Amino acid sequence: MANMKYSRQRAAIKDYLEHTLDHPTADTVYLQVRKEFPNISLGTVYRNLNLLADMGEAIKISTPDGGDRFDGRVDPHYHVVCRSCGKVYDLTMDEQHSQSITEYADRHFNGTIESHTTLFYGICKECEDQLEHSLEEKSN
Amino acid sequence: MANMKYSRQRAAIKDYLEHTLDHPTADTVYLQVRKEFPNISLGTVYRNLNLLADMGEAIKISTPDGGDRFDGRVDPHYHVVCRSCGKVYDLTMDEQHSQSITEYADRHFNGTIESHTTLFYGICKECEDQLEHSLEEKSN
DNA sequence: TTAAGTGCAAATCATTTGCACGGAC
DNA sequence: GTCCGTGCAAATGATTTGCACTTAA
Repeated sequence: MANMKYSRQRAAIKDYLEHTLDHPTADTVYLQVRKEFPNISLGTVYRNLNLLADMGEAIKISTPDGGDRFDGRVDPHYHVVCRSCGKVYDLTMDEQHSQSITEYADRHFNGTIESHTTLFYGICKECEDQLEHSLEEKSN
Repeated sequence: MANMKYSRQRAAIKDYLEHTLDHPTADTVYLQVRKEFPNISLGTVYRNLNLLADMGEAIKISTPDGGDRFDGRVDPHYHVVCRSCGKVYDLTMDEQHSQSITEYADRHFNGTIESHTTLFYGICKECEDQLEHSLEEKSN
């Protein structure tokens, strides 16, 4: 990894990740970056997403449903998956809170805890509002 | 789901999950249950693992590396993945702690948080010990 | 020049599914 | 007898990989 070369493709992928609030799948990244590099291949996208994740310049998010997602935001934060629409949202948790969770786990685990990821499940505001509307309609 | 029939295969799968501390992949479950049901198919194992998860009688664990894993322990608890050997361990967190995390998230999310899963990363005791030994050897 | 990166297509891996048959109720 | 569950094999979807060609350094 010491001898890594610059590549426009990787730069474009990183740039896209950094400027979107979505948490795109590899395929979405592919479709987007293809606007700038019409010949880029899905394989290259995967290779670079994994490279970025390994270098700590992106985060790979695994959910039980569907493929992995990627996030260009690398400061410690959590994610919320909307059970209704499937969108993934960022959720910032203050350092103190987050740190105390890792420490708690470390005290209770026979070994060493280094980090953690938390995935929250719920319903986003948009979906709540929609649900409300459909209930109103039914009561008419 | 109301009209669900008993099946020996599903019972055997559930029983296996309940009696192992490992967090087996579908394939591991398949290989084990096959000792009792030599003709069981991998498809059946997947179907039943998903059924059990949907009924809340098992938990599906997604990690960024490798396929999903299953856990017959369904009371609220967390998991630790060993960065060295890849094993998945249980980690009990008291109700209070766990509850307060969901509440914190709910206060900071534009919508409703219902639950969460946390995956810890670290090094298990076994791997720490091995690492120590190999360091000792090098210093000789 | 030369090693790393790319595009393409084929391969791999995990998981799901269609269908004919068997078993629970 | 009716439907749900099973076994099998084929299909699907996500991701990785081998290889000849490009390109950054």
